[in-house]
Amino acid sequence: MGATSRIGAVPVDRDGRPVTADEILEVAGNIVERHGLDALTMRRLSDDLGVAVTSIYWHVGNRDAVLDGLVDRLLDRMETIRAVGATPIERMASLARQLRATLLERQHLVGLAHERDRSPAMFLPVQQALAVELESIGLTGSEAALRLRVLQVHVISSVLMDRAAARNASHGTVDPDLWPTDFPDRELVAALADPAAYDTVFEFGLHVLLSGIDASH
Amino acid sequence: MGATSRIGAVPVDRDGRPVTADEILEVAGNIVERHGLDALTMRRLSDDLGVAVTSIYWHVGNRDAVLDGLVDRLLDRMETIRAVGATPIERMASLARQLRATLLERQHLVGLAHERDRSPAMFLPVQQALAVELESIGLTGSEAALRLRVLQVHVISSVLMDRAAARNASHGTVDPDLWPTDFPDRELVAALADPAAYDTVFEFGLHVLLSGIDASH
DNA sequence: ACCTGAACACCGTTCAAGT
DNA sequence: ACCTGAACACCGTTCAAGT
Repeated sequence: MGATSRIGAVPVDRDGRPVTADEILEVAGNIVERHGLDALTMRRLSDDLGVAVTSIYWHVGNRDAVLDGLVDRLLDRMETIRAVGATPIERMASLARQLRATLLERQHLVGLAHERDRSPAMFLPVQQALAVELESIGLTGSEAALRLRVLQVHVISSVLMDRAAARNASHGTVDPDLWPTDFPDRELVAALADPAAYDTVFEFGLHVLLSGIDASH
Repeated sequence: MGATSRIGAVPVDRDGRPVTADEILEVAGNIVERHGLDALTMRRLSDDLGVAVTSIYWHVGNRDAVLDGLVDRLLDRMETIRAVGATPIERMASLARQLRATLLERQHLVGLAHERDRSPAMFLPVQQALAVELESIGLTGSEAALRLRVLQVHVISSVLMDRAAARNASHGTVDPDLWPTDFPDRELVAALADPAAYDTVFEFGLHVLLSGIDASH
């Protein structure tokens, strides 16, 4: 009857210490990444922070401003990606892999950035790094742009598939049940149901695309 | 002061005529595709239908059931996709293009299906049709599964990129502004800012992937 | 069988009031 | 400078009541 403790995380222990905008975004980011966008209510956020709802409005603004702040943090993180490797092809592969890893770690935030039309800014650092590598093997202009986008497209969708597969796996690989039992190629059905294969799918596609780029310059 | 007419569509003209579950899903689908998922509130839906909110609960159930019904309709539509073309490679290309077109038309619904873990069922019909073509050129089992997934991944991400590009174009191609003005390859920056290029990106990637598949059997 | 309004818990947001 | 509770409009949902 006293504290209306929700199911949320244990409240931050503050002792007169004021909240900061940074702290608010930190806790908000945790909620979004752990429980999804819908779980981020202003009241739950304030509960987790150990302050009244209205304090958030003073520091960051309304819910929209909180989400904007979260997206900005994601964009900052994207700028830390650096190419590594001896050859341009290796360096491009490393950029694609790092991009993929970051997207996989922050799925909900990435979706949020996309919804809010921030995808271009989100991908910009990696695009620029890729452009440098493409230029170093003589690919520029629209030719470079095309290859750059194809690589980007490949990373993004592999992340999507990965996520879908992970969810499936968690509640027991429904795939096989969906196929008619008289479908001839049972081995294919079994292979499609294997969620671990998505790393391989990503690397296979990456290899094919980079080979195509390597051959085309 | 009488009818509290919202900004929604003009209410359906019913005259004692009862609503049906089909009609509810039809109107709900329009709202979602035209104004996004958040715009689908039970009260707006009932307003557009010209009935009281609570009627919806009688026919379809709660909001969750409405969304489920919308996803089911999308899955039905996916089953209408058929391969066309003379060669297996052409037929696979036609499947990829039809999948892409359908996904582009129903973006919000597709996102909804994905969120609700229905992606596997959504892609199943196309997967099966692709499997038939792959089998016809001697690719089966995990080899076929890998190529099938790479194609699927390519279609999905190209749709995402398309959407992001379309949004950008609508409020004035922000891309170039994001690049530093001293970035050497201005032609590449201009090419990346061209939203029309996404059809080309899709076809280029599709061609590369299908060539790889054709060469590998 | 089908529709309705009243009611409830929840949400985002504003504002006047505190220290 | 920072925090608070009260209040408002909105939302999903239930339910008793109508015809």
